[in-house]
Amino acid sequence: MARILITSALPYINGIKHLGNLVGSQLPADLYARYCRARGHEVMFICATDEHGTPAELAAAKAGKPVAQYCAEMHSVQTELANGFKLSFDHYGRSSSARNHTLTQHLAARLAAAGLIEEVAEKQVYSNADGRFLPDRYIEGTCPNCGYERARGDQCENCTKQLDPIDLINPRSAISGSTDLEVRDTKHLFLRQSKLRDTLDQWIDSQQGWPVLTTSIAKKWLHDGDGLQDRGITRDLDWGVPVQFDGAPWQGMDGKVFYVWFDAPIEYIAATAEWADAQGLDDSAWQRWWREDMGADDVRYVQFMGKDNVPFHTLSFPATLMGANFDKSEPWKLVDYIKSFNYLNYDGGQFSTSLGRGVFMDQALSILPADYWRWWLLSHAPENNDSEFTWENFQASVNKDLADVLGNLVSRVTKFCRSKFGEVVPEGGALGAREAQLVDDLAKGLDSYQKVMDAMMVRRSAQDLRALWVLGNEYLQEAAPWSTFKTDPESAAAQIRLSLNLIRFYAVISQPFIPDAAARVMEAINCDDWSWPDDVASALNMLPAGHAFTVPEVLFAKITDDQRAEWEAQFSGQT
RNA sequence: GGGCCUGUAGCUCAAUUGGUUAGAGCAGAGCGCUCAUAACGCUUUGGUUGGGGGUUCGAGUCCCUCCGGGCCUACCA
Repeated sequence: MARILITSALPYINGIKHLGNLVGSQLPADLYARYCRARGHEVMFICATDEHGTPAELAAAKAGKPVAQYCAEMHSVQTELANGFKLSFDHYGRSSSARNHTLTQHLAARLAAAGLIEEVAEKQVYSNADGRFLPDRYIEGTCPNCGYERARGDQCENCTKQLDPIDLINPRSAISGSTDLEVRDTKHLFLRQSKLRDTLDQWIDSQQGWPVLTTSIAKKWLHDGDGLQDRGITRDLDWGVPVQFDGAPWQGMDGKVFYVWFDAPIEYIAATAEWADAQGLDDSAWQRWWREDMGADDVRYVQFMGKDNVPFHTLSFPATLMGANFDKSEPWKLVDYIKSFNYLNYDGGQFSTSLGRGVFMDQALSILPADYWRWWLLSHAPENNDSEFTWENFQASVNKDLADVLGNLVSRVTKFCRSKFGEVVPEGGALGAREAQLVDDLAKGLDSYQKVMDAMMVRRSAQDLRALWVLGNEYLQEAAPWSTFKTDPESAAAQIRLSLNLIRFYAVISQPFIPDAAARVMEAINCDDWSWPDDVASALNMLPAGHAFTVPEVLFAKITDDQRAEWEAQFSGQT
């Protein structure tokens, strides 16, 4: 039994996430967490909402609510959706929590003590009308390079040239449209991560088997141009973790908060502390996951994220934790494996929140059960390339895999048994060569499934699982208990007894992918023993003769052509 | 501009890192079964591995070049 710490990239607070966000981090993380628990490992699975930053403030303003209230409400909405998708977080925290405030400030002070914080004087655009400093991309104007009139202050979307906001012609606030802008002096704290470049480089080199996507992005940032750049970790905002606090090792930072990308990953740790608080446990309960000097030395830490998050998780966050341990007194647990994902597109384009294009988490659950989405998304996870959601593919995959291959198998076995033997596991008969063959095939298939699940090969795992389901249909076809029954009812009884056990076997091993359906199957066959089938033969002997069960309702209703057409129109975003 | 990823059957993807005849699922065709959600099983059609050149006994895999798709490029998060 191992101890496995799993974190999913934090979903941002300013709205409901779409399926692309879900499949890029939370869903595969949940798959892995469920699998690890099922194998008997001790798991801590952490996620949280990422609540700070300009977009949160703007979204709150748009909703006409104080930002704290807005975030609290959106957090509960996202919590509900996470529950709806059966994301099995041990804790779903908030980056705005008191725990994160304290820890973020503590780590910043440690970095200062390490000489890794630098105060930098800057000039930044202030909007009088909006009463706030504007991040570069919230300033719009005419591109000095190509004349595009809606260029953003960081980059022109038209000619892709990198810009400085002061280069823009006729600059205006992207928030209010106001042109009443001025350049003000301000100062910010910078994380001197350039000093850790070689350390980070060696650390990444020492990691085994990370996805190319992960290492290539990290290497790019480490070695591109002048190498890893220092990074501002504070912002002139109201909502966030205050930079000025009791005992802060710097002065004159009033009214500033830490940049969301500094405090967000720290929330992984803080959320674990929130978990301990919620459980009524003391600090040692979370420290044994995060402090190598307090019991975390045997923890394996795995992170899941979309590719846009990789730089922060391979560089900034490790730099923060390494820096905080400058005197060897705070050995924080660093990540052991980073599983990163490409993007999911929607029917020939990108998901778009602003255009209402694509399927969002709340909409998805309103039209179909979570398992449908979990299965399709995981079996098509964008591991090597961006992948694409189409309704046609979704319908075909779900109907074939879930309804026909698995659902129908459950149906045909339980209904046959009911009609010939009643709703009870039949007794008598003996297993023969074909049954031994099945056990052998299942053992081989299960071994492969476990290997790819251990390796977090998501699509491959779905394929292997499906292949295991198929073995059941093949067996049934050959054993043909409906024929056997006519001449040798005892043998048919043995075959069906095995088949009913096979259904439990499938529920247990499929649970990480489709937890609701698995639970329904277990309920129907009246079994609550979810123990992993380490030995296939004995796992298929678990439900004894005489054990009562009920025939479950149709596990997966098929998606009809009419439904597909309706949804296709509904979510096209061209209303 | 720079960097990285990618292009394999109509569709979605494999191919143990250079090694026999490039494999699966879906879709299509044929047969079988009749327990089951018109489900299941078996058989089968289908590829000049984006184009071209090169290295090698041998290339989907390595090199060059051209074409196409995507991502990142540090103040959205």
